[in-house]
Amino acid sequence: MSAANLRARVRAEMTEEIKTVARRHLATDGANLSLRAVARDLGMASSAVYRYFASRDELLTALIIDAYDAVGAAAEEAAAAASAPLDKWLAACHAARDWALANPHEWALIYGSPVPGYQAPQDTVVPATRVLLLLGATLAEAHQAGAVAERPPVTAGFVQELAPIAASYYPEMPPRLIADTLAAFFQLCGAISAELFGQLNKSVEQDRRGFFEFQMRGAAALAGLTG
Amino acid sequence: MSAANLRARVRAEMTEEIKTVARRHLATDGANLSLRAVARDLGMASSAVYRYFASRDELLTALIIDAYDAVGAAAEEAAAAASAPLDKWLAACHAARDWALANPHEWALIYGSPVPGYQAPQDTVVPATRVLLLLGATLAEAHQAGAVAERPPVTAGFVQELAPIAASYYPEMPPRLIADTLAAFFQLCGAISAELFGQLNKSVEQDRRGFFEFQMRGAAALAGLTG
DNA sequence: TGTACATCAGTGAACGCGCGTTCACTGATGTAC
DNA sequence: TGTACATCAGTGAACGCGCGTTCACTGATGTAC
Repeated sequence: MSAANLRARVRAEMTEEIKTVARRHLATDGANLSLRAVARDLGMASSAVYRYFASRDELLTALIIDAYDAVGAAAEEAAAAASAPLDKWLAACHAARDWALANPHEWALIYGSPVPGYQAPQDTVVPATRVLLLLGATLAEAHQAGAVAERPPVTAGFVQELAPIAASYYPEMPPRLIADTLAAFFQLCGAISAELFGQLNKSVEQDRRGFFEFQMRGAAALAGLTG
Repeated sequence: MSAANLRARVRAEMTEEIKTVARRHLATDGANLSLRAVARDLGMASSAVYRYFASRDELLTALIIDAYDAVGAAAEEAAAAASAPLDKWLAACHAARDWALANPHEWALIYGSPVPGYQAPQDTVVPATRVLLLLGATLAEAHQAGAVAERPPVTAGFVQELAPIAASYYPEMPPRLIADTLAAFFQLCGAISAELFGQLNKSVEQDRRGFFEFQMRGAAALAGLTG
């Protein structure tokens, strides 16, 4: 509440405002976002943006981190509101899809084609894993509760390959379930991207939500998650 | 072989050469491909390219159609060389992945985020369906041969929604299998894109081919395709 | 077979535009004595 | 409480660049009589 804090707060608000406008611009420019256009929309000189972000890439990074966090938070919240494992699973998937439909260009930014010339810094790694970890946690919980069907184990090579992930995140989980989690997550991304990137046009037009759920129930079934 | 034909042939070769160089540029510029840069690489004035393509978008369209056709042809060829249904299925999937690994930027062009401001013309629709139709045909064939497990039917809404596809492409196939085909195709795209767009970094590093096959066997299983 | 004409690939300059980033600066706000 | 100083958000001009597209043109190649 001191003067210094006020200054910091105004600064934080301005930073947010720049990001908000930049997010809007993702829609028209895609990933080759223009700093100047953002500044123009804010009614400020393009050079002023450099008080807040050292470069265009740094602004992009901020948008990417925010997007990962937003979709992650949405999925976590939805999963937390459900109780049965399969319900949690489907709630998380639907929440991710709903978020993607509401923010298609942010989805494209994080799960679409890589931005040419952009190198994601280390800070994006942790937020990027939130949805994946949530699916894994849901499956791990179901597994402990005995709600996951027994499945043939994966090969020894995979066991070794997945060992670091197992050690860091899921010490109790058999490697097979980790492989299933990864596969399910990619199924989730694939289903959402297919819908967002237009591959459903001319095939599924009416009940896309239903078709998505069909796919996510399939993903759950592959992971041994019984209804 | 007449003089007119010679001129036409030279023109066709030049057109191919422009596309080849443009494909190379996809790697650095992504979808915001620069006509001038392509012309520069060819040692010609940028205006000369307009003798061959009416606009940048038209060049992009040509690249997109070629890419769809290339991955489609690769998958078809691989499938034709196999005989058992599951072998055909896996061969097609691996061929698509191999093509994508060899041509990552073309893959991104057709299955990645849409190019901002680009509207795909009608000509791209048919080539875009080749891989999907191949998966469907493989499944249809297996179904006729009795190699597809019986599965619960889809809802009446889906039956209606998928009716046009069924009528056009798979008159003999139950709607459930059409839904499975679509889902499997999106799983294929999701798995390849995940690998190409970097989401496998730090999780599966060694045996990506094996992990891909694990996923595609899953997709086949979901579609009722028995080994 | 020779000549007049048509076709058309390619040139180079220009138009009008936008971009990221830097830099010296102004002026308001906050801080220390 | 008043004053000198430091901080820092924001300005506006500039640098050096690249872009898609158009246009009047040159000159080689092919065609028709």
